[in-house]
Amino acid sequence: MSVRQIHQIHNNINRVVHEPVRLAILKILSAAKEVDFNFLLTTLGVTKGNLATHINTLEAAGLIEVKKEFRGKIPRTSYKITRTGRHQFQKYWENLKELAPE
Amino acid sequence: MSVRQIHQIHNNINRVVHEPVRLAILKILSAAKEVDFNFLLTTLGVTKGNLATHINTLEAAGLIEVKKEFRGKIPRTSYKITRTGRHQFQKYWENLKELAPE
DNA sequence: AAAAACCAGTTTTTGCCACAAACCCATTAT
DNA sequence: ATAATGGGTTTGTGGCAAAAACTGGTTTTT
Repeated sequence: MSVRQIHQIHNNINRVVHEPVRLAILKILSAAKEVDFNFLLTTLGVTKGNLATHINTLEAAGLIEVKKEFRGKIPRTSYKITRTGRHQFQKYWENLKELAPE
Repeated sequence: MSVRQIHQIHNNINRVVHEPVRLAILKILSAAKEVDFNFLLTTLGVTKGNLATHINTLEAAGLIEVKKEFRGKIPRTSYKITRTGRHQFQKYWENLKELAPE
């Protein structure tokens, strides 16, 4: 890769995906078929408020899907990666790799 | 990799390296032996102020080395990656890869 | 000679956003 | 009755990326 193309590359990095906590969420969702709030909470070790905002960001960008249902009387929210999310996640890595060390 | 270890991983991402513009700088410096301010400026397509602050961040973290000299009467500043910088850059990627899609 | 433009930055300002803490409201367990 | 759980929202703060303005000199233009 020519050094002259780096300009385009660092501008092509999707900032929604680039955030470490959101990267971790996408990684988890790309492997599991469906996870719930609590699982993400304990797995990631972040606060609830923090997790909720990251989830909102990912949903607003169309990268994940939120499903809310009741199990008896207890609410249960689970998350799935969307097809777009999978593609974006892949594309993000392809772009990022251009910035890897030689 | 077990999903249970993601907690550690997203916390191990070096935020100084993780910024896209700084990633691009490190990429350039890992390939070239020495570059100057203007080269980075035009290659990256950022503003001068922005570039200067990223450079300061990288220098403060010990990842790059700044050399100031005069070429005749014109000041010239050039940058090199340090040994630490090279190691950190490598290590950053090893950590990050744990968050790559399957 | 004066003005305009260039070089190589530094300083200041602005605005977003990650993160944490506190709050909320219902349910269930003790 | 009170504590704990589930799934959040609201609010507050600090840090940082990005741009604009400024600096101090040099070269070019008129």
